[in-house]
Amino acid sequence: MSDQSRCHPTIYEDLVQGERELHQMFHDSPSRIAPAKTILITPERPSQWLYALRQGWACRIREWPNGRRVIPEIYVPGDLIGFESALRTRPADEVVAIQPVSLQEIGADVVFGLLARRTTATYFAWLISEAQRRAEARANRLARFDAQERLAVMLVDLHERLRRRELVTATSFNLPLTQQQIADHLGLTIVHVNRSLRFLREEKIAIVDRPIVMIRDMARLRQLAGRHDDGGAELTTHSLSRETPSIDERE
Amino acid sequence: MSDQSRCHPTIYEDLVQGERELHQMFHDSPSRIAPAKTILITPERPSQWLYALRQGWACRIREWPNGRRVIPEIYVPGDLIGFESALRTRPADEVVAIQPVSLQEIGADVVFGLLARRTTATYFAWLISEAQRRAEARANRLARFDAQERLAVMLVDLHERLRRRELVTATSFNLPLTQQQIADHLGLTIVHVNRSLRFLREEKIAIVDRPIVMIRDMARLRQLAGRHDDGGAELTTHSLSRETPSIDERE
DNA sequence: CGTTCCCTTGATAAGGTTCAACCACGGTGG
DNA sequence: CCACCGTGGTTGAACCTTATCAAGGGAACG
Repeated sequence: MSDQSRCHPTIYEDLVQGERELHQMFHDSPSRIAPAKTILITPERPSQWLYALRQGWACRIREWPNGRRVIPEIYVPGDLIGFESALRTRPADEVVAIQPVSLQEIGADVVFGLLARRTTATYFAWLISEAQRRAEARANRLARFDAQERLAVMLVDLHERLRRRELVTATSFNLPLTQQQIADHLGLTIVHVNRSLRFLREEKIAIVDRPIVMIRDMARLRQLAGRHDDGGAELTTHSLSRETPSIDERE
Repeated sequence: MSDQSRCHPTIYEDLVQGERELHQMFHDSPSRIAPAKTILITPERPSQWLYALRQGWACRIREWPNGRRVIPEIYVPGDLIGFESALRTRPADEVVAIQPVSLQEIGADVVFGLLARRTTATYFAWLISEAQRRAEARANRLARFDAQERLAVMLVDLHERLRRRELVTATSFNLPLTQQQIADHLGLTIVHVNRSLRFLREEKIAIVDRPIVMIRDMARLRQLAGRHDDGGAELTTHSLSRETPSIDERE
C-alpha cells in the first residue's frame, strides 16, 4: 500500500515536503539519552517537548485512581512523540521509556510556526490524523476482538512497523514488553495474556519468550489478526509509508 | 472547564479565529435535508464532503466481513463530520443518518485552502486532535470499563454535549438510538445492553425508554462514569467549549 | 391484520478475571 | 559461595461478566 494511495493526492506533495522539513528540524537538534523508566512526558509538568525516538522503546501510560491501567500507545525507534497533544495545555498522560532510549527533541512552541506554513501544517495535521486512526482502530478491536485476535494484531503490527523501518528482516524480533504491559495495552489481565501466548505457542503460530518473538506461521497469525493481505509486497522505504495500515482497513 | 484552559494559550486566538472562518464557510453554503438511513459518506464513493450537522442525529459505522459491527462515533446537531478523514483518499467507514437530518456541506477540497492559512490550519488540526482524544478515551473505556460504566459514560457524555449546545436543559433528553446501536457503540451485545439498562432503571439511576432518557440520579450516574466533577459550573456558550471533556481527564 | 422492527426475558455456555501458589532468573550482600 | 530478594512468568481452581441461543411480546405500519 503506497502513500499516494493512502493520502489525498492534492496534498501529497505538501505532505512529503512538510515531513522533510520537520525531519530536518529534529535532525538539527541535539541528541539525548535517557535510562529506562525515565518519564519523558508527564501531565504534571506543563513544559512540553516533541520527541523523535531514535533508539529504544517507549510507551504512553494512563492510570485511574482505582488502579486500572492502560497503555494506549507503544513507541518504537523512528516514532514521533507528543504531537497529538501539542495543541493542548497539558498532555493527557505519561510517556515513559521502556528501555534506555536515545531521542531528539524540539520545543512544542515550534508548533505555532509549523502551523504557519502550508507544508508543515499539512504534515502536522497528517500526523494527528494518523494518531486518530490508530486510536480508533484500537478501540474497534477492543470492542469486538477476543484475546487471541488482539494479541495477533499486536504482533503483526509491531513486526510490520519494525520491518518497514528496516529494523528487522526476519520473522523474529525483540519485544521488550512484560506480559503485564502487553495486558495493559490489550485490555486484558496478565494471566489471560499468559494463557493466550501459550495457545499461540502450542499451535505453533508464534513464540513469545521475552524479549524474543518468533513468528512461526505468519499466514495463520495474519488470519487471526483479521488481515488477509500476504504482506511483503510494495515495501517502500519512504517514511510516510512506515505507518502501519490498520487491520480494520478493508482489504 | 474553559477553552483557554484546554488548548495551548498561544494558539487560542488562532483557534477562535479559525473556527469563526470555518463556521462562516458552512454558513454560506446551502442547506440540505436527508431522510433517515441516508448514507452521507461511504468508503466506496471517492468524492468527499465535509458536513456541519444542523438537525437530527447521525453515526459512523464500521462492519467486518464476519458480521461484527462497531459504531465508533455518534453525531449530534452541531457536530462537524468528515474532518478526521479529509486528508485520506477514502474515509475509513460509513456515516449514516439515524434520523432525518439537515446539514450544510462544503467540498473536502477546501481543506487544501484551510491548511494554507494559519488560523484555519490551526483549527483544522484542533478538530482532528479532538477526534483523536475522543477515540482514545473510548478505547481506554473499552479496555477497562464494564458494561454499566460504559453505559453511564455514554449517557453523561451525550447529555453534556446536548446541554452545552443548549439543546436540552433538563436531565432528560431524546436518544434516537436502538439498543442494538448502543451495543455496537459500547462493544456489547444487545441482550447485555438491555439487562444493564434494566439495572440502571431498577437502581433508579436512569430510565432509558426509547427515545426518552431520564436521568434520575445524576450524582450516581457520574460516579459510575468515573467523573467526580459535579458539572454545571463554568458553562460557556462559546462553541470551542462545546466539546465534551473526556472522562479520562484527571479531575 | 399480518409483517416488521425492536424490546424483553430465561437458560446455558464461553471467555476472562481473581486469587493463590509456585517457579526461574539475576542480582546483591554477607 | 550461598542465602536472600525482587521481578516477571506459569499454572490451577473458582468465580463472574458477558455472549449465545431461543422464545415471546408489543408497537408501528402498510
